Amino acid sequence: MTDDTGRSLRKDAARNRERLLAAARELFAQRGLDVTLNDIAHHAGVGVGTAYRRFANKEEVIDALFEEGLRQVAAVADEALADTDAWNGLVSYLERSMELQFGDRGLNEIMNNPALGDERVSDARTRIAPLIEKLVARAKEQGLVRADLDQTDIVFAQVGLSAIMDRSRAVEPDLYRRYLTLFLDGIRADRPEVTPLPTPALTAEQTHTAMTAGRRR
Amino acid sequence: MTDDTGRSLRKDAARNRERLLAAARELFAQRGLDVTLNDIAHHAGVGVGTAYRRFANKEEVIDALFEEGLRQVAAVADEALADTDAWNGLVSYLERSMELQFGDRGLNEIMNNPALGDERVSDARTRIAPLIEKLVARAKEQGLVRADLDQTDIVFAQVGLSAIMDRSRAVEPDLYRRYLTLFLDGIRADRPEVTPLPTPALTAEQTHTAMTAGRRR
DNA sequence: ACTAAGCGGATATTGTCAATCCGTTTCTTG
DNA sequence: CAAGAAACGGATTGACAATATCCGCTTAGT
Repeated sequence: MTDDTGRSLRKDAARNRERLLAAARELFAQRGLDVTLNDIAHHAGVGVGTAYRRFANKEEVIDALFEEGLRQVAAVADEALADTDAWNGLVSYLERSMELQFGDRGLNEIMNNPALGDERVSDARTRIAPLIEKLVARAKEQGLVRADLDQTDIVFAQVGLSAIMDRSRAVEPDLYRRYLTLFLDGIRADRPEVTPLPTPALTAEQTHTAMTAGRRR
Repeated sequence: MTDDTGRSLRKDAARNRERLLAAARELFAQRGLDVTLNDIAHHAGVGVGTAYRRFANKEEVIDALFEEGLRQVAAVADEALADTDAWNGLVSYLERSMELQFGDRGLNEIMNNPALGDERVSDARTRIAPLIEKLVARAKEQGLVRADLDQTDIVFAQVGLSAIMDRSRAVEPDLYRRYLTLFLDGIRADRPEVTPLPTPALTAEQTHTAMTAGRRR
């Protein structure tokens, strides 16, 4: 194991580096990107000083982990393109990439809340956008989605869906699937029958809870 | 003009109180709820001290203005119910309430970002939820929307759409209408033809800009 | 067994806001 | 129009949160 400068690390140092990354992965996924490097250190069972000797700052930790998430999303898009049925491909990309973002608040935030990501987001776009473009183009050629659908619509759908996901996470984690289905019914070229919704709507009380359970700030 | 305790205010004090409210209205609408009471004071052309003499804290200013926004949304819902065509009513409620939220980031945040609102949100729910319920019930009875649509779906649609609105505001303010239309096409009971989309999709570059133009933090 | 590398965590630093205080100015009314 | 009450402005204080550093102690490795 080597550090950023390439020199090899002492055994305990290497172990701690891994522990820190594991803790960061877990905390980012669970609580989002604004956990403190101190939090991460303690969760990893090491002191803050150690964290700061391994990583110059939080950014560096995020960078180290972001690549992972990005690869996962790209992989999902690739698999989706491998499906010869363009509609299934599109649906599966949306479902699975939303699942990834769902399981990982940190990834979700990097993807959606720029300011934190900027060049990271650029990365994501240049790697993933072309795949989405193909996914959409195929589906359009085959006449499966409405002709006026654009590749960028997929991105904004994800923006909207993650907002819903964030809101309902605590009450009914799967709720976003319901709205994904509605979206899909909205972009199909023709829709003789409605697609059954995978998740029941929240009750009025549950909705109220979801809207009242604040997080941020 | 009287202050909170009912005693009458000196003329300049009354004037400043109005100025402060106007400035708050404007800044909340423009920049959201986390503007500082100092910001508001300066924008109103008065000192911070003055602001704090008129209002105990920011909460109080928000309260004074929230009622306004809430009334507007309720009015829109009422008008929507007055339309005998249940579909038009539903569409018009969504369009117009989104317009209100669009024009007013502060309202948007109160409606969507609890933590700040809590009991205010409760207020909103108890006043507006029943109206939405009727709107949806009518449309279902008339067989205009899919049978599995629920009143709470309207709320979550608004959550998703405001996220999109927030993201695209700087690049193409009207973009959310595009996704509203897709949503509407998704909830119609049957949809022989697709509804033309009111706003062109963003280009890839515009999308990138929108995703990269951070605000928060 | 010696030393460079690593460790922990108290502490300094920085930034952001809310809120107060007080010397000065402006109303009001007798 | 004089005088005191009311209001004003804005520098300043205080609270807090998060980042990052420093340094005396511990440990790996030869």
